[in-house]
Amino acid sequence: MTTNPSPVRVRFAPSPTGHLHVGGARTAIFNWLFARHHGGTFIVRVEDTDQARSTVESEAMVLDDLRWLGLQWDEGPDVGGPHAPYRQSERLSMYGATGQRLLELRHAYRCFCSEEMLEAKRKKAEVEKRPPHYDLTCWRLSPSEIEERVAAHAPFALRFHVPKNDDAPFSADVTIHDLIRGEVTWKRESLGDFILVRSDGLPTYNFSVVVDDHDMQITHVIRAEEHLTNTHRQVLIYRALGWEVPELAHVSLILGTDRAKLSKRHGATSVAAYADDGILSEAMVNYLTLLGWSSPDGAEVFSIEHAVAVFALDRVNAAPAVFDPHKLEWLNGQYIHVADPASLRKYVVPYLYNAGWLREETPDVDAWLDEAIDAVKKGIGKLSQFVAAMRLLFEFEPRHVLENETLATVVPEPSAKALMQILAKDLTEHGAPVDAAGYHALADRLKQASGLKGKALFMPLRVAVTGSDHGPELVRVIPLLEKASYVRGLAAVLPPLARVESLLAAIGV
RNA sequence: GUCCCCAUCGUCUAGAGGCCCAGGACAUCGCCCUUUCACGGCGGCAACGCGGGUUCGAAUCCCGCUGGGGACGCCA
Repeated sequence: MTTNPSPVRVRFAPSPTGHLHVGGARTAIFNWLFARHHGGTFIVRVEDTDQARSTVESEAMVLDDLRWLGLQWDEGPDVGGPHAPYRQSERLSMYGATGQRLLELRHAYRCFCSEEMLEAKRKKAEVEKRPPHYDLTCWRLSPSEIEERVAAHAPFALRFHVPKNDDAPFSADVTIHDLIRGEVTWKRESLGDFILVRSDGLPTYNFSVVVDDHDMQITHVIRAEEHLTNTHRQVLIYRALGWEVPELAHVSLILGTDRAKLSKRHGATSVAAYADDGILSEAMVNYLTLLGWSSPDGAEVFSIEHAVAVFALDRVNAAPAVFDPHKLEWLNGQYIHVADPASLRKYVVPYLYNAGWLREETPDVDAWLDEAIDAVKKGIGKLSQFVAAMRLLFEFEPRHVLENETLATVVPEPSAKALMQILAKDLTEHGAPVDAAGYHALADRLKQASGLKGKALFMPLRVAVTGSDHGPELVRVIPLLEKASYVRGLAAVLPPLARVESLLAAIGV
């Protein structure tokens, strides 16, 4: 192993204004993957300088969402680190000091214009079809004019001055080499002087991000494409301060089905909402990793370890991607199908409590649950669907069952009734089966006694016992129903005999 | 409007000049398996936006157009 002179340091910088959404989650995942692949450091920094929208509750939610995804951070607001604090609202003095330096270097100046004035100027520029850039009013103020206003305690913002190409120590034309997009260039004219520090003393995003990334020695900035055009401003700040610009990588946006940036109106966009709906975190990470990136071996269903091992920015797609909940669910199903029942149980149980089917958990209940989960999981795409899939075990309504068309269609009315009588008699005499062998013996006796076979036998049997014409194999369902009656705490599950008897009672036999 | 980014099946993508009359996955359709549904297996439909170049040869390189997206804020 050779020693790396400049270890990778990346950061995910959410603004705490609600739950983590899938776009942010993917950015976090790419950063995390990149850090882990290179044995680097993954940092979480909270960008809460917008006091109107940021809340401590949101910060907690975002961090919880990141934990749920399994993205552990090495430095952050809760765990600290060598560059603490990791919350921008607690780093105000650093921005103040750097702002002061920019002011002294004449790369920034006090702007006394009110927001209303600026708004009016922008409007005017728009009508006159000029770019809505700042008109430099305060840049042209004389030292005495500035003196006067400062003495009068006039509120001001700190504004960065975009230099003309010939009057500055550095060019305001900017070219970056984006790791995903290649060379991107902006001309000086595309930018007006912009705010660094607001009149309330809080820094704007473009300023705080530069100060923090530099201070925290971030080596690679991996962020969403919506920040691409901000980079022009940020590079100018780096130049004014004589700081080195980190490597940059702008990941494309995630779109809704209408190809607009994914937002609330597209429905569920927060990872928490998908978690509630029964998406496994492994599946979410897998899916999001696949959105805009592909594994060199073509694998689509893979572990996070595999992704760490092969992840590289050069396989990140520059084109935006549409979020497809359908494929997410398919992928989630892949994880559910191979999961062992006991590990699924902890996710399924809350849904069962919620449905009122479960009151307590005992080792016996758990064992039965594992068997039940295993019997139905093949058809499941997300955890919430376990409720529908397991309904036939917990609920049985004779009147409802008798309305099932299959019962009358597959078997003529008199023999359907006869079959149920035979079934009731058999269950009474032999007891209901509790394993596969017992089930097969039951099936054989029913064939004998009824003279029915194949679909004509099994469909009515299925409907009579489960109330549904589809579901898991009878060889598993029937023993499951019977065994439930031996388990205290599963009283809601009616055993086979009770089911058939209630049907016979309902038709007046 | 200005600036920037992007452009392969409906969707996610493979493809870094000949291996591609374009491969995989999801979705969809059909068949098989199955005493049901599902799972699974097999197969079908389906794309290089358009126009110019460069080249013996272009999905791949260049230019233009068109289309989509993003940014133009004392939000991030």
